[in-house]
Amino acid sequence: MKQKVISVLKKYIEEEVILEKPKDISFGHFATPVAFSLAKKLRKSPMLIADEFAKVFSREKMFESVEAVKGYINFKLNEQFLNEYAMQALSNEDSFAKEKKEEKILLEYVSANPTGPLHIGHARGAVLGDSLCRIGKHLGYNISSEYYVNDAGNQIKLLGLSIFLVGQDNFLDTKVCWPEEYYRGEYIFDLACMARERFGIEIFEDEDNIDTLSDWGKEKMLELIKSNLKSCGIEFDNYVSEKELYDKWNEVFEKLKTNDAVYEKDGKWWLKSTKYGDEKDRVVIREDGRATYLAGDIIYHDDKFKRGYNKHINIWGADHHGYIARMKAAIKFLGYDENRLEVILSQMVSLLKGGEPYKMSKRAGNFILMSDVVEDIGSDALRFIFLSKKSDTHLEFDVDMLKATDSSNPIYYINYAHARVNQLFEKSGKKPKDVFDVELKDLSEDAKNLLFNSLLLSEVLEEAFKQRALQKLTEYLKNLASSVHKFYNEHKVIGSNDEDIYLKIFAMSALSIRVGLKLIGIKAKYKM
RNA sequence: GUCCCAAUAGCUCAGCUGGAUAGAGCACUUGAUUCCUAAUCAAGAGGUCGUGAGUUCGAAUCUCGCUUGGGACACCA
Repeated sequence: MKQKVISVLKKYIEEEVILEKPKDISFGHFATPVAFSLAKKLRKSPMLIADEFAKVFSREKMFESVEAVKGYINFKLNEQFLNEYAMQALSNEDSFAKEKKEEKILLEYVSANPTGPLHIGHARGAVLGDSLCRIGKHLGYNISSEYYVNDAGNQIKLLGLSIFLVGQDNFLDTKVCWPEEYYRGEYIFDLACMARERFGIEIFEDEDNIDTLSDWGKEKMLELIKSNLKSCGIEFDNYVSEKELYDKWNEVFEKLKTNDAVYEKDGKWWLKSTKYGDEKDRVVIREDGRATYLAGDIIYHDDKFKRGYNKHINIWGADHHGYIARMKAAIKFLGYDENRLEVILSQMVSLLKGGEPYKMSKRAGNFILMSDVVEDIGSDALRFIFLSKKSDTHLEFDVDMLKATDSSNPIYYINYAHARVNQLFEKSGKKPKDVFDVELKDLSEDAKNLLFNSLLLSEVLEEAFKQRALQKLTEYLKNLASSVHKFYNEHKVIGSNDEDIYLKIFAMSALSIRVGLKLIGIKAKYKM
């Protein structure tokens, strides 16, 4: 819609036209402050310019009215235009707002180490990534999701060791000497029990078995992570194993040497990341010849960039922000454009329950488990609350609010609006399809506004995706639901003269709610 | 010490590529149900947008300083 209006305005104005939504819909459907920016250039007052443009624009038949108010130019779209637009949407729900895009995007998120269950912080990134991916796909981007599995390195060894020691401690008479670092939490005990069943108690007798336990435990944890994700409807297009990528290390290391990206000092190999803005150079190969974590990530990014994407989006926890500089430096050293990597940081989450801090899981050590919260409030509520705040601010919320079955719970409120529309159709004995062809004319102002708001989904999706600001979508859904409830209260639908017209508009509202929810991974309810 | 994120209503937060009277939800007050789900709606009250300066016709929004809070500064991943 917006694009169509802008393309019409461009016929008259050379400058870039910013079209915004007026604060109050009574001003119009769209508005532009373009007269202000032109005022300097033309050396005329914004009011005069706006007046002149308003006269010119009102010749366009898509507008019902164009008015100049205090320098703004306000547009109202006419019924015919809105009707045509609604027809397109209703006749093909799945492709509403869809448009083929050229950009090919790889979205990497979660990528948590397979050494334990996911906690609530992971969940935030997971929900954000999954929803971004869904919206991107819907909008027509060629976008795929990927999970980078850190299945090499110390933490996996540590996992095996932890299982081994806990097994010794519980099942054998061995006196266990606990190291400083190992994984705590009851899930390790669970793993030890499972290992005893799988391998027999002998597994804990010989330290040589630690590697076996590492490999096995890692697989178990990856299964657990996948099931955690699945409980929120999240599945990845692709999983990439760090371990398997290490075969390519020599090749990548040679490339770094050729590009003068590394040097040897104190028996170690360093990446010259300071050259591209990092605080200091970083070790990639330790004195004993083992590669660091960074080395693994360099191979991974080399691999990713070879695959021909225009854009790489990584969602990381905010604690990784210091990592961005060195990663971008590495990418530049490998000969790629580092601007093709975009990192979204997701900030911390704190949970309350009934005003008190949410209890940590003993099972996991000192974390709030994603699975506990999903079990508590459900996937829909969790997804909604995460997406309704910007990802780069610290988020705090009370889970009890999301269990309420009234308007204080946004997801409930939105579902109720959707279910209400469905009920109207049931009561009227009609199907949405029956009213698709009804011509929308002589609409009251509020009917037209509801229709317009329902049609805005495509604009909202584009904006939310481009700005990576999904709270715009949840905000929109709340507002649309509110408009539906309001209209419902003010107008008797069934039996009225305008029954079919109202039903058609409601069908459009429900469609936007349903599609909007689907894109954040929530299935709209037809009945409460 | 350096870097990142934040500071908006009693609470949780939108708004930030400068623009119309700063918004929403919760909590609070009042009203609406012989009528499609009151699981809802309407109305009211509540703000020196942390602070000081600057840029501008115009600043919650941009720039700089300050204060406060959270986080990061590994040869761990």
